[in-house]
Amino acid sequence: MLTDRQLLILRAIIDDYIQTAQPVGSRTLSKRDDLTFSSATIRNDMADLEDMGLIEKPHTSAGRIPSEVGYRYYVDHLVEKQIIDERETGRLEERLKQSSKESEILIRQAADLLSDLTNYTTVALGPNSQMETLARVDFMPLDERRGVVLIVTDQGHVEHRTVMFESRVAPDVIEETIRLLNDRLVGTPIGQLKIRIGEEVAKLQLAQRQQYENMMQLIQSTLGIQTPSSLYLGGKKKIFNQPEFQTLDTLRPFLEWIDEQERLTHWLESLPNREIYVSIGSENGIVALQNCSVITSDYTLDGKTFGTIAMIGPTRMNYRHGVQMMGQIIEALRRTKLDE
Amino acid sequence: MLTDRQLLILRAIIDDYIQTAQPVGSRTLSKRDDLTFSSATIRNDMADLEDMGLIEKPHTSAGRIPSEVGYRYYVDHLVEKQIIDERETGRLEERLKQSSKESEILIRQAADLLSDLTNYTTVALGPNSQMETLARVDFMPLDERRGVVLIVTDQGHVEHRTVMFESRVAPDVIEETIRLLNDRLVGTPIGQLKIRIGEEVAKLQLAQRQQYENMMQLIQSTLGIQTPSSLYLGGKKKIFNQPEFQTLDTLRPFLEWIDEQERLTHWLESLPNREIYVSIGSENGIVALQNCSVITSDYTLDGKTFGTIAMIGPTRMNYRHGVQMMGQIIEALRRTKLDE
DNA sequence: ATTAGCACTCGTTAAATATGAGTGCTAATA
DNA sequence: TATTAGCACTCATATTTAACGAGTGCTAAT
Repeated sequence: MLTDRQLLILRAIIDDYIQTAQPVGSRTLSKRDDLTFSSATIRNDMADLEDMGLIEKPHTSAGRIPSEVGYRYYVDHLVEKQIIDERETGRLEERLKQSSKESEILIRQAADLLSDLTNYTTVALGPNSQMETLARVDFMPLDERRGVVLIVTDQGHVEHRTVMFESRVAPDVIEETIRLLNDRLVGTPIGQLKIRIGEEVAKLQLAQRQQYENMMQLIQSTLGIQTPSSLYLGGKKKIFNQPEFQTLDTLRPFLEWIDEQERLTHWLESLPNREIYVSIGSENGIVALQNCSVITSDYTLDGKTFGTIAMIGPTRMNYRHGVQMMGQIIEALRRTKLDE
Repeated sequence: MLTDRQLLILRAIIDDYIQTAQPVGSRTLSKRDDLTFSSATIRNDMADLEDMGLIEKPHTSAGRIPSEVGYRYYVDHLVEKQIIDERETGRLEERLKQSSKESEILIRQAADLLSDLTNYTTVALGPNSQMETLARVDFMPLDERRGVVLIVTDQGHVEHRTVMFESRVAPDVIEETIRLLNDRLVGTPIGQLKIRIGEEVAKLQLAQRQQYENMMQLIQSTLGIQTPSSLYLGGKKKIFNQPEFQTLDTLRPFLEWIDEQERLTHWLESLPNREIYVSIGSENGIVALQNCSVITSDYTLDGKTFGTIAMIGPTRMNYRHGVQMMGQIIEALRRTKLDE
């Protein structure tokens, strides 16, 4: 168990280190207003804290820096749970509101906002449309051999794709096919569309051969629509300002990793569903993010479950402020009304 | 005018420097098989080449490096105009063909291909839809207050947007409005849609007030559709392998610049229309690309004018190979058939 | 239990030195 | 007259050495 003084010292070390990125020594600490003990006393406590694995020294004659365990303790015990500042949240809500009413743009805006607020890179993931269900299929002819297939989900998301037929197809055949698709497939989760279409096609009688042939055309393209969750990166260049990313060895893996949209999406989707979750340093298990901490949270837009937003900074990130801002943003998003 | 030997030496210096990124000295050159002169002779010619501004030395006791003027001379006189290697082009065409028939994906694939071929970063810009004209507007209701507006261009590109009405709108009013929009606006360039709609609205009689009110809803969202030219970056991380980008001072401006999609798009759109154009070093006028050269070319897909593709590398780039590969790719794109 | 004092460690910085690739010039050579 | 060998000179880079100083751990005094 930590004594009150040790707690005070641990907190001071981390606060100081978060600000300066420099190992902090006993003498520096003893000069702080909130620490009234001599440097020697602090040194003794520091030795204890080090024994407990909460802090460590880069080398013998340097000050101490927090260990990952130390950060974990700090986040769990010393970061007060989010108290939403009503005024600030209102202001954020206002800024979001005036940007747009398109959910896509709102989310981008939220990511940018969060990044500007914290100076860390952010990633926002829109709703995973695999979970949504088909609300409607429609077709709009362009010319004799081409047309646009539209699919609409229950959440109101729309995707379109241009299709081209091998040969001319009679309008009524298309109409019939679309009706068929609507009759049989509405309500199917987007992710299962492909399988379900296969099943439906198998059920068709040979008598419906003609529809079948042409339907295949539409099916092929319809199922090819894999509405990707929309991903947005905010403040990518913020990383350049972090002292721990001033060398290529650290910068490169980070940038290469963050630019892999697909991997990034999977990662965000794989995160446990939670309100606000802090992952410290190597906890996240990603080599490129060894020296990063991540604050993630699921968010709702207009009260409806929506997606995930994450904030990525160096392990030496300002957790208190980060958690605070994350809380504000998701609260602001929650309050944002889409349809008014 | 350059003597034959000077030409030989200039070429050797540039070829050598392109490969090693190191200043090349007279002794190194004299050891090449194709240069049979003594280092002293070469030194004399080098002094002359330097007087002419074709090469320069980083400092007194270093070898020479090509100047921008030197590269320009090299590109204009020593890079043979593209001879398409039929076998290679065929292979590229094959690889493009099997990736997809969607123009969007084909272009991405082409950018990636070109980047892999050359190890430089590439940027591909799709067709500028501002130039296309409206072929059709359509509307598909989702529920009482919402629907999808579709616009189709003469080139077959489709964009959609979900709109929401303030209040319930009668289906026949919508139908009428859509008919009106189609009647009056088909053939209008996308870029002028906004102005044209304003003009049309002004022409309406007060008697058509009802349509007018509701139309405004649609108009507002329709003209908001600014189909952005699709931009694709290939091999962004290739830059990390270039020796001139191993320091943050050079790397950072480049990365920050390349990540600004909008600026990038404008830049590509502003390039002069040409087959293959090489811009060397500061010629491009972009501070972040001071030390880069760019090979750009307009390309056609399936024979139809389409967009612009660019290859960005250090000034010390392999122009010969770069120009060659660029030629192959645009030829392969030209031959790629979209509809078969 | 706390603090002052002191020897010791070790990363950082600066100065001193050595190295060597490359040049320009001059004189010898073909 | 054009080429080449020879040599003194330059200057970025690498290596060594020394000085510095922030910080520690331990011991003894308070």
